[in-house]
Amino acid sequence: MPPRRSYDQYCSAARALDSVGDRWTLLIVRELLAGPRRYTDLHADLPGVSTDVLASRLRDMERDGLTTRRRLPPPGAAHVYELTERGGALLPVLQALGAWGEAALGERRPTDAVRAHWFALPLLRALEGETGLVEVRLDEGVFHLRAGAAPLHGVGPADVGGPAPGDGPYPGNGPGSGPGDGPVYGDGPAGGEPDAVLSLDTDTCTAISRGDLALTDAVRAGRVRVTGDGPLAKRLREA
Amino acid sequence: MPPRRSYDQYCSAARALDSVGDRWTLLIVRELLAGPRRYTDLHADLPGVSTDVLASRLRDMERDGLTTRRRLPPPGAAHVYELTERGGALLPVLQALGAWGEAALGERRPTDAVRAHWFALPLLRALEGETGLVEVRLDEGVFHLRAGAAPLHGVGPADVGGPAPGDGPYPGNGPGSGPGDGPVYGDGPAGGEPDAVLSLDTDTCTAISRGDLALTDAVRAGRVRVTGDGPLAKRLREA
DNA sequence: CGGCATCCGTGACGATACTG
DNA sequence: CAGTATCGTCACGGATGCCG
Repeated sequence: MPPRRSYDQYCSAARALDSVGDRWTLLIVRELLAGPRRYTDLHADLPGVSTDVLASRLRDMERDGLTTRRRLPPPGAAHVYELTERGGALLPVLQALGAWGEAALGERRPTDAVRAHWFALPLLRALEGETGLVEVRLDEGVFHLRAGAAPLHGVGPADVGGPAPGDGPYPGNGPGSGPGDGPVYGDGPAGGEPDAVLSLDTDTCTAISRGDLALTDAVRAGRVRVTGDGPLAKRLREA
Repeated sequence: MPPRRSYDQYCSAARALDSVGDRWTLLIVRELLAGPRRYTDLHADLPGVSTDVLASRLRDMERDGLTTRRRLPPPGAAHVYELTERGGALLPVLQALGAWGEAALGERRPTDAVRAHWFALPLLRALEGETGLVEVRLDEGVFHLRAGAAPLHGVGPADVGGPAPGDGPYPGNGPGSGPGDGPVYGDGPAGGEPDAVLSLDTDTCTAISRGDLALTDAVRAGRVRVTGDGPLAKRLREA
């Protein structure tokens, strides 16, 4: 739902905007694509969102079947929010938005916040065609992504029937999950043994994300250190 | 601009939402993807938008390089709004949103407005792989689309450098334009001789749009009348 | 502490009326 | 026809407070 008011148009794009057209909603989805997050983590990685708006969005998203709220296992009892399958199906939307926005990214403004995992979606594009668990180390932090784990395009409408509550929970992000389920990227180091570890500085990562610099060229120029023994690491070093 | 306030995040998706995250903006783009439109036409096909908000959005979009305002040729002096190349590059975003929203379209509610050309984007998906100028006739009206005229996915960042004003104007929608330029669909009958004409009722069009019914199956079941002599029409009849 | 609810000032939105 | 002007309402952003 946008603001509580619907567009009232019999059009699938308008219906989508009824659900995710509200301010902050798609950015919350971007955060949750990295896996289950606590309220405070979300609030920290979404600078500018007020506490009540965040709580309100999370409630609306749960009502619309985009997220579920789960109590963490025994130790460290806390709530985490995670995407349902329907919510995770928004990945292509964020990818399309990100691809379009790259042309206008420009230089980093002094007021711009940055989080390491915000580079995950663009890097996933740069790694299109590759497969494997990749850990990325930036000055801002570490994140990981599972290249080839999800179709980059065309998730399509072949998923859940509607926004009914009670959708199946989004599978956990444990290492070793099969392709297609679980988050395609996540905050922090990779859970298991990564197939490749990329170390690079922010400028290089930005250039790759914007498409100004090919990942292989960056490796060749020594602007990306590639470690790891997986076939993906070998391919990146050789290319 | 979203609301005039930016998210202030160095993230391409957030930057995209700075430009098109405002209420109504993406639906205005949906309308303009059908080709140049006048203010009053936009207002008529966007039920619920107030006049000042529409004017404000059009101003913002022009400032951000998404649209241009042009004075129509000599006779019938009026202004038309049309997308720039950068604005037209939002097609994949609307397609991703539409694909995601199809699962939640459901039945038409009594309060839902409908316009014939809102079926253009879903039908473009149903015609993926085909090429040709198609005219679609519904009870609600007639529209046309150019299948195969634009890449359905991956327009990517390889377009204009930024939202600087003064971008090249969007090419006219004259018939016979090469692939890639000009609107991929439009209101009213096709400008030139269509390669195929599809006549169908709203329920059938809805089922096809939602992916519940394959276009070829609908033709086979007699729910879509296909006329025309183009190879596309022949393929649809034979399939 | 994490997870909100409440209050408040500003501004965006929606409807109507009005003007060039 | 193409907007601008006005106005009430509601959403947003920021700060604070409550409660487990």
